[in-house]
Amino acid sequence: MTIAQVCKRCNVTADTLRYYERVGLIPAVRRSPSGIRDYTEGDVNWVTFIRHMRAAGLQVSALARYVGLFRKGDASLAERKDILIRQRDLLAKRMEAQREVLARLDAKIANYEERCVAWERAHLRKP
Amino acid sequence: MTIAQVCKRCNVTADTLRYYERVGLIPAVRRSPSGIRDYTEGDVNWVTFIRHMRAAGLQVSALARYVGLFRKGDASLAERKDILIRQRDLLAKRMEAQREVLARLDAKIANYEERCVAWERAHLRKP
DNA sequence: GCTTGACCTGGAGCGTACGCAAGGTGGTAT
DNA sequence: ATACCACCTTGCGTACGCTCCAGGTCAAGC
Repeated sequence: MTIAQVCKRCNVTADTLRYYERVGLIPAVRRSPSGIRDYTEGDVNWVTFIRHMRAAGLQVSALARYVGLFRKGDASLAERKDILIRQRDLLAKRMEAQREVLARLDAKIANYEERCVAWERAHLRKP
Repeated sequence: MTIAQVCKRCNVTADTLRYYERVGLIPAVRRSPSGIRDYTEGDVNWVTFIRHMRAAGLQVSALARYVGLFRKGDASLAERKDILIRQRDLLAKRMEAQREVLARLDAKIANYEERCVAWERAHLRKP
């Protein structure tokens, strides 16, 4: 599969895919004799996985460490698990802060709703 | 209140507070005749509000627009409400993506848990 | 044979949100 | 008086995560 096809399927730019590979966010992709990348389904799975994780705010460095550990096989299972747990906890913490802010925003919006109505009553000519 | 005191109370650096003021994330702070900032409780409220919003990932530019609208008084109520609603929706969307990722991480971790146990059974000498 | 277009590499550039250091001022403690 | 410390401004530096560009290569169609 060419890089362009992966771009479409995963909704990323070619630059981003090459960047991901360069920094080890996805394992090295096989190349044709002339050096052109040839993605497998497995590669695409990595890309989509990384995209999801990135969308949730997981850091590139942590994900790269995680991906890098796969080269060491099953001996790195525990280490990989630790990374996942750490990232999971960080994510849960961020979500907690966001829940509070979301509630505050909702309260604020409700308040604005009222005040907007009041302002309109005071400033719009009566029908 | 001096900038140092606000730093402690809000857990920010002085640089950040000056930056916030410069880009309009908080309204202009009163100065002493010699130019030293003198924060009011109201200022501190702004700072904590902004810190919470920033912690949840709301962008500086959006918050600056929101703060800027206060100078226009009640006539800007509707516009401010729109900003809040937009930011609230963006936040809700991010949280949704994060919820999915959190679930995936939990599943992955559970799977690792099992595989780690299996690996240990295979590699540790029997007692 | 030549053009076209997709791909390659290396490296520079960019937006965001600060952080830091240099050089200067002012109030106060000794 | 002078030393000191907290504060000021200006402007450059940094980390992160891409993004873009120049210059080159390769395979295919005309």
